[in-house]
Amino acid sequence: MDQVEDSADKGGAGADEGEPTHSRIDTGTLGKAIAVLDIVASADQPMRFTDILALSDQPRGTLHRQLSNLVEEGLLSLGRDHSYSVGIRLLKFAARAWAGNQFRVIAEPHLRALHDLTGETVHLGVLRGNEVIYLDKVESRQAVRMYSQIGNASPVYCTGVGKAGLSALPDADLRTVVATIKFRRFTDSTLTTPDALLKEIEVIRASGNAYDREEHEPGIRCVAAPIYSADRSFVGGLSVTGPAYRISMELLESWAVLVRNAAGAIMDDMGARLGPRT
Amino acid sequence: MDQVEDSADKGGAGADEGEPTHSRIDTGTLGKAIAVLDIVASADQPMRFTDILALSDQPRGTLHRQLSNLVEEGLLSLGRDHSYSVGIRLLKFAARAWAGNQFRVIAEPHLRALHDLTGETVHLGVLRGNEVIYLDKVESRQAVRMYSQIGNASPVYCTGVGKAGLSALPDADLRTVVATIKFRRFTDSTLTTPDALLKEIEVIRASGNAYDREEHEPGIRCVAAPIYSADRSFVGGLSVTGPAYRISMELLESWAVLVRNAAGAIMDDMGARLGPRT
DNA sequence: AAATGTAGTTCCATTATACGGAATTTGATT
DNA sequence: AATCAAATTCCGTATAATGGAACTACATTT
Repeated sequence: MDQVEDSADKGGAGADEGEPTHSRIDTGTLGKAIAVLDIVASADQPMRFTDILALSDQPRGTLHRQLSNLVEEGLLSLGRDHSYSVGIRLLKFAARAWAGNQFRVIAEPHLRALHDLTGETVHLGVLRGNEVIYLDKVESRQAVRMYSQIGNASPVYCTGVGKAGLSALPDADLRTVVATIKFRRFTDSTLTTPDALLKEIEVIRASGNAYDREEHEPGIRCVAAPIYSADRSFVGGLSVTGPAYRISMELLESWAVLVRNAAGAIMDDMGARLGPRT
Repeated sequence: MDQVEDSADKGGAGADEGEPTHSRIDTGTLGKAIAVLDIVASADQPMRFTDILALSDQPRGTLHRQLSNLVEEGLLSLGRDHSYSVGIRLLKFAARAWAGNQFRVIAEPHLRALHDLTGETVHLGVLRGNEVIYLDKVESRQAVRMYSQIGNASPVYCTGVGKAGLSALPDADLRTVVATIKFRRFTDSTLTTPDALLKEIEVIRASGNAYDREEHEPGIRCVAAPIYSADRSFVGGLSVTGPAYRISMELLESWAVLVRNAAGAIMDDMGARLGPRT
């Protein structure tokens, strides 16, 4: 009952995942099956066989068997209109992943404390390739639905948690990850080039805080700070987010130290609970 | 963008899953890998290699490779103390599964309406083997944490939604599922024999409502009603749950018709949105 | 209603991949 | 430092995945 997440890299097949850090080991049949699962999961509508065939590089017969196996296992669901979507068995697995995640458990009280201090929404996330996956969220008005953010994968280059995480990576890994990013402009402020991003990472490294200046969603800004293990095999971050009309950049900047402190406290607790060194 | 879940059966390896309905197709390498994943997910603590080896029927070398592949894919996470736990990549998949689940989307407004009428917590779940997996939850006081129930797998035989779902199964499937149940006594009221359960199913079929009379958790009772597709390839249910000290059985019974109506309305919407017949 | 085209599914000889017993390394324990 | 147990790697063999082609079912058109 002590471990956080290790680096765990994986390149999505059709989509836009990254392969950071190490060399990439062949996962054979399983890898191909999960790549197919990822294609379906990355689409925002149920896909028909031919759609998947176009994104996959598998021949018809092979793909069909892979899909059938995934359906049989409950990882995919096949509708009567022959459309595939992600299966509910994954909910069961995810519920366990969430409840058992030590990083999340350790961080939780600190997220609450930070929320109490600022009154705004607090997010916790980890880096996975060139995406950040949100592990937890604390907010007052429970307007937004449950899975709204938890489990959601967002780009690293235009989120506070993402950029904070990147700033904690060793240069080699950072470059590897950045190379896999397919930049897309979400708002006027979105950084859209590797250079602009790397330049900003330098600033974040110096200050210890990352900002999202309405780069992902218009009207939404946040301050974030990185959280990482000593050997950087695990990298994540936390952030305080709010609407631009209520949260000025000045106010946000006044919270920066609180966010850094919370991140520090979480890392201290991790060190204490997970034993010293790698 | 129209399909619900198909029956999707799968027998867990070490644990206690069932294999209902159809014959069971071989899923080869993928199936073995997911069985290993299921072992880890079914434990409530991170497991070490030897622990998994004992529950798996794979030889050492094979199991080790399967675990390595799962870790490489991000489906498992390997701690520095050599313990395996479920990986956060599954959160991403689950978030998609949840957001894209048409059954849940269709049911949601009806859950809210039922909550408004009763003031108590409303649950939505689907049958998977001999377990019910909760897909959604509506409650007023947001005291309980997000994943607290969603994605959670509970036994069919001692939950309202579970028994309601069973009552909608064709007899053959019902017997198959019941045969896989490993009865465990949670409270004084828990049904602990196939006969007692089957007898209760008859009552539920006649009345259209299932009750949980503190059978799973002491002090918690609920009324439920089944939801199913015309061909019973999909079976689930919804329920209103409350604490025994506040919710008398009489009050619960007065809600029975509301729950049935909500279930009926959801089935109507499903029929309308998913097209007629199988 | 029959015909045409497209999407989905099955088949099976070939080949690549998973298998698994045994040897090796790692690391904890006294 | 020595001992033991747990985790990991190795590699010849057996099995399961592969993928092109043939087939079936469904939808759309005349």
